Amino acid sequence: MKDKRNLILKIAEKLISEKGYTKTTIEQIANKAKIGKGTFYLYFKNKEDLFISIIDKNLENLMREIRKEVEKISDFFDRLKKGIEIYLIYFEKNYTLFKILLQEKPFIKGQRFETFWKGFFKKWDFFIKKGFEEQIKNGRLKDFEFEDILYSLIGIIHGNIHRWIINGRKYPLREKKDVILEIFTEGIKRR
Amino acid sequence: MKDKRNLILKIAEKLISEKGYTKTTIEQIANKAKIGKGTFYLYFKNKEDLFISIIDKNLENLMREIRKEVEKISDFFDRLKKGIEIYLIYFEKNYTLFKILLQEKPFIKGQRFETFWKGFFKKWDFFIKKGFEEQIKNGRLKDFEFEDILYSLIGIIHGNIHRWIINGRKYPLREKKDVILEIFTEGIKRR
Amino acid sequence: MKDKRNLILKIAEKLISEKGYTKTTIEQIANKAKIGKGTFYLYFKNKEDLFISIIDKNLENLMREIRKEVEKISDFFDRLKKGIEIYLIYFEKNYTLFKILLQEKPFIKGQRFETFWKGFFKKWDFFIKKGFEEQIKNGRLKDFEFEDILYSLIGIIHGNIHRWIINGRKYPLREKKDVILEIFTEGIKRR
Amino acid sequence: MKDKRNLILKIAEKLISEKGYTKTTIEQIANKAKIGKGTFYLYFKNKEDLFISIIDKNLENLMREIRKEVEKISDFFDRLKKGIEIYLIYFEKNYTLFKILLQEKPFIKGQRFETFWKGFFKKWDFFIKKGFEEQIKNGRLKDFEFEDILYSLIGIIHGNIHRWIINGRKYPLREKKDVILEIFTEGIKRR
DNA sequence: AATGAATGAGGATTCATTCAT
DNA sequence: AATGAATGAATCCTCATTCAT
Repeated sequence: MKDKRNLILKIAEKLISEKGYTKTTIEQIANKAKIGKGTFYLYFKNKEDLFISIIDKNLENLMREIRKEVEKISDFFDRLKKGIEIYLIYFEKNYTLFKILLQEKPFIKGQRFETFWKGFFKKWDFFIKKGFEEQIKNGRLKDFEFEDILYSLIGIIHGNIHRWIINGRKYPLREKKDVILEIFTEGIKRR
Repeated sequence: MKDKRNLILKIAEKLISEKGYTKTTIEQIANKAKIGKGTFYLYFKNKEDLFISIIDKNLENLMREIRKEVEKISDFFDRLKKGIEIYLIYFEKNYTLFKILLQEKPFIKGQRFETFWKGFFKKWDFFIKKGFEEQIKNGRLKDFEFEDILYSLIGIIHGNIHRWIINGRKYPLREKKDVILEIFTEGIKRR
Repeated sequence: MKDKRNLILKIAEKLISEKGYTKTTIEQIANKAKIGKGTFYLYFKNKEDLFISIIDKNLENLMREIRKEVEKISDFFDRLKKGIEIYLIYFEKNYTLFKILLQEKPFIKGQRFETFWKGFFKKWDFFIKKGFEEQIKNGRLKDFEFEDILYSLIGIIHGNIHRWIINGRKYPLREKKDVILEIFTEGIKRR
Repeated sequence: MKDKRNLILKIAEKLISEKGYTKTTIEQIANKAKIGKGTFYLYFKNKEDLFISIIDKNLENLMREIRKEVEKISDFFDRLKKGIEIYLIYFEKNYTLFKILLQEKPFIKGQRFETFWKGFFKKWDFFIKKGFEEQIKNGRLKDFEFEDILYSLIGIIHGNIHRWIINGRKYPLREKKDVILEIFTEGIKRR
């Protein structure tokens, strides 16, 4: 059943985000999911597969949500605004994912750390790269390289998510949308 | 000897940044350092102590270098510029540290993840908090909360370090100083 | 299975009595029991738990056997006689236990050595304390303190068990019942 | 120097009696004795040699003291009385020895447990065996085998020492001399 | 004579994974 | 499909002993 697989994923995500990948055992996951240890292996090839699946499922969901909301918007700044908002909302609901991204995992699918993150950042291209380059041509943005901007943007966002988590998630993360946008868009605008 | 301890630290830092904390064994470290397994334990209480020591040593060095360069500068923007530059130069020389910070364990020194990072970010206060608040009173900066800015700034910086590492460290990281400053200072200036 | 646990207990009891607690390794026990090292830990929390279990199981069995035989006897001297006999028979069948008690660790169950032995001797109370005190009132026994007697009695018994083991267990231990009784009862009788 | 060797012996005796043979490390002993770890090996071949030396030194001292006091006494019962008294006094001063005798040590000098204890009990022969056999011939004692008596006697004594230690050594151990003698001599006397 | 840095054999324990039921 | 008993490779850490100084 798809359901049981998702249950395992959810439980594992929580445990791993709390205790770390290594300290979370298959047995703990199986117990919490009220399944046998053997059953776990009907749904996942091994522990690493589980880890990858957690990340994959989340990134897919995240990207699907962004895509869904953003594709009808044509204005670059509006797209950006919406994208950031969805991104924040997603981590607000799934903050464990953020902790997991910050975990011990130098290899994913045999890829190195570098390859994984490259792919991660690449996912942003689709919804801002083209617009961004147009804005430069228009002269509305400073003449940055796209990647300079991209990594700075994600950096600001992640800095704010990190802060939110560190401080106990006491406010709605999405509130930070405006601060992020303000700094970022004013920072990149040509004047 | 202080030397041997530092040798172990350096080797462990490299190994852990490459293979991750868990996958790096004491035996591997000892072999690379051409010492006996037991010798390791003359210099470190246990594996966790090693991990903490790597981080502590680095953060101390980093902060010492920033402090040294920055204390003679009084202008806020110049301080900021210098601070960012030193920070980038430090990670340029010690990029393994960044990977280690990113594969961090949920517990460090028995503290939770959150507590560690809180302390980490707190270290920045000393060199920009006062200046920043003055600039707001002067009206030269927008009326942000300090922490909104702080985490955004570190976010931008880390985003750029991350990118540099992901892409194989092919250019001098310090080059990114200007992009970071540009985006950040223009982003926070009142106009 | 209860069986496998008992098998491990029996094998460990033998090994520990022969080689001592420290020199007996889990691997040796597992090999002799034809189980995997990991399997051991399904039945015992750790090595110390094994040690405790050996002692507990034996003392429980011993006390159960004494209780069963003695409770129907009302005459003090007959009770005593029976108790000593069962005690000897038990160690005759389980002489390894005696060696284990004699190579005991300074801590058992986190209790100090002293606490363990206090409990051990205390177990004798139930079957002779009351009778003994009655005999004193009757004037048939000398006016000893109970504990003076108790520890002397157990001392005589253990001395005889010790001798039996030292000399290679060549005779039925229970034969010594009469010598023990003779010395002890004549030693404590008032005349 | 003989002094330093004796210092090490004394310190080791205390530590081993408290923590057990295995848990006591050479380093701990060296530290307490304020000598280097290497120095330890100038005085003892290895850890086992230390253990043996502790026991040997003590048993020699004990036997020397008994011998000295007892050799001038010719009456059997007086000898016995004196011997028991000295024995108790010795353990009163050196109660740690008793705990050490009760430790994990299935092998001593490559001898088995059995051989060691045989030798231990054998040491008693010289001062009571002859007298005892005379008393039997005289008809003053029951016709026991010597060993039956010997192990019973030592058993009573050890039982009383054990009790004294278990209960915190709150009274002078030598007080128990009378109880022991009373039970034992009345127990073995012919009437 | 004295030291203590260095060693590595040795052992307890964990846990991902398998497989018979 | 589901289980969980069984496994043993893997790894941390300890500590008796050595040896260069």
